[in-house]
Amino acid sequence: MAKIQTPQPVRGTQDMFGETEERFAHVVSTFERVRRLYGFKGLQLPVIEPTAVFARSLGEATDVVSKEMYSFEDRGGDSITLRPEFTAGIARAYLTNGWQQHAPMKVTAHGPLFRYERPQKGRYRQFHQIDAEIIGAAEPAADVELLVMADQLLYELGIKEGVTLELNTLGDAESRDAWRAALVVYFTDHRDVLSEDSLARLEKNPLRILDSKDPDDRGVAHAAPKIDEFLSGEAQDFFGAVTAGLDAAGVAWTRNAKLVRGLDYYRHTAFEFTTDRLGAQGTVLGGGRYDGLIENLGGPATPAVGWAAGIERLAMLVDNWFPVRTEVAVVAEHSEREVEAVSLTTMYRRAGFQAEQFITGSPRKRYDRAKKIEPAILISLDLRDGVRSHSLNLLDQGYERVGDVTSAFDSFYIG
RNA sequence: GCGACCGUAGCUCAGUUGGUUAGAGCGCUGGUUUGUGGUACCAGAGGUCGGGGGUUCGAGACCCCUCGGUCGCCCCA
Repeated sequence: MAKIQTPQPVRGTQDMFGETEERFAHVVSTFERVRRLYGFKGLQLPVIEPTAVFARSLGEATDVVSKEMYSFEDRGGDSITLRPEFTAGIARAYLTNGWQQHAPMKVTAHGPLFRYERPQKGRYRQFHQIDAEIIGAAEPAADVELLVMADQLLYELGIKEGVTLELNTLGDAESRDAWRAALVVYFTDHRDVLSEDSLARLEKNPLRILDSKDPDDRGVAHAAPKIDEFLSGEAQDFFGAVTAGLDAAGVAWTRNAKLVRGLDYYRHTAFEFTTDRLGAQGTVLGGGRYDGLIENLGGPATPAVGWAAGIERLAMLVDNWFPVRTEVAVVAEHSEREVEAVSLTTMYRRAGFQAEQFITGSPRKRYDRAKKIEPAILISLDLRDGVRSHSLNLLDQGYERVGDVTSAFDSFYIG
């Protein structure tokens, strides 16, 4: 039989194992724990949605929709898309399930997302996010609650060091439109000094020029009109309430007047938790208020706010995760003790101990193999010169459950 | 879509200005040693040097193409 060439994985996908997987799982379980503390309900949503869900809500002209979506026709001829973000799918579910009855609705989700992009550090074609939203709440208190939860999550993950919360407001629709118009005028006047990329942004997404990485753009961007000059009274009050709430909760933040969102539906609060520890991918968690999105999907005007964070990026920063450690290792140092080792190991597992058995390979090398995985307790079953022996060794002096392991061991052999 | 760098055993890498049968460490398998002991030694398995073409008496080393990886730009978490 001819050997075929083993198929390669799809570009930008990852197979997680060992430490990578442990870190990932730690982020998710911490998130699940923290979101419950804040009374957020979990959500399990489809990975595939009708293409219109994203095309309509994100805007046809955005990069995500125009060139980054994994879209295909199913057998019935419908255009299906692998979700590139959570928010649009959540908004769709909110409308099609009649969840207005639950408003204001505090929900979270996590899972894989797909974007056809060039992979680089902390960025993949199949990537994973945790996501939190409050739908149907117009009050700044919702923004604050979400931000405080994000802050606590980062704290519990042990990565608050070196991560800062950057905060901005985009104002309400009128403020934002006026600001945008002023920016277009300003940048058009200075188009001779703008980078090539920013000239393209001027057409598509002028706000983005503000956070351009190009040094040529920095100077002009710095002197550009500020959103503060265009904020309505209500918008100012809203932002003031958000910052006051954060201060009351003791959450540190810094104003970044150049912080914007790529998508058009964002209003008012925009925020990012950023770090310099991830190369070019500085944003660890980002989000904002999107009062226009649900309307874009054909629903009633519904205020909402939310954030998302890349699990891979968080996992790279985390250092307080703990590997699954073996509590009890059972070694059969002689072939005649193997069956007994199985029953002893099973006894420990059923009693809730993380136990491992060493009953294969060279009997002489099993003890060393067992010791290498650094179990808290190592049990050896041997048969030498016709004499059966069994011993229990405590390798980790700090292990808390010694007593339970030992008494189970004694009752196994004494009865 | 664009740019830079990189592809040699399962893993981490050596491999001299191109020169004979391509190496090491770790891991794996077996053996000896040790016998409350993560020791030491021996042996074995495992490589079309990413793939294709070219230059050359001779290419893992040089050139071209291609595929893959990494990082960056765009955009974004």
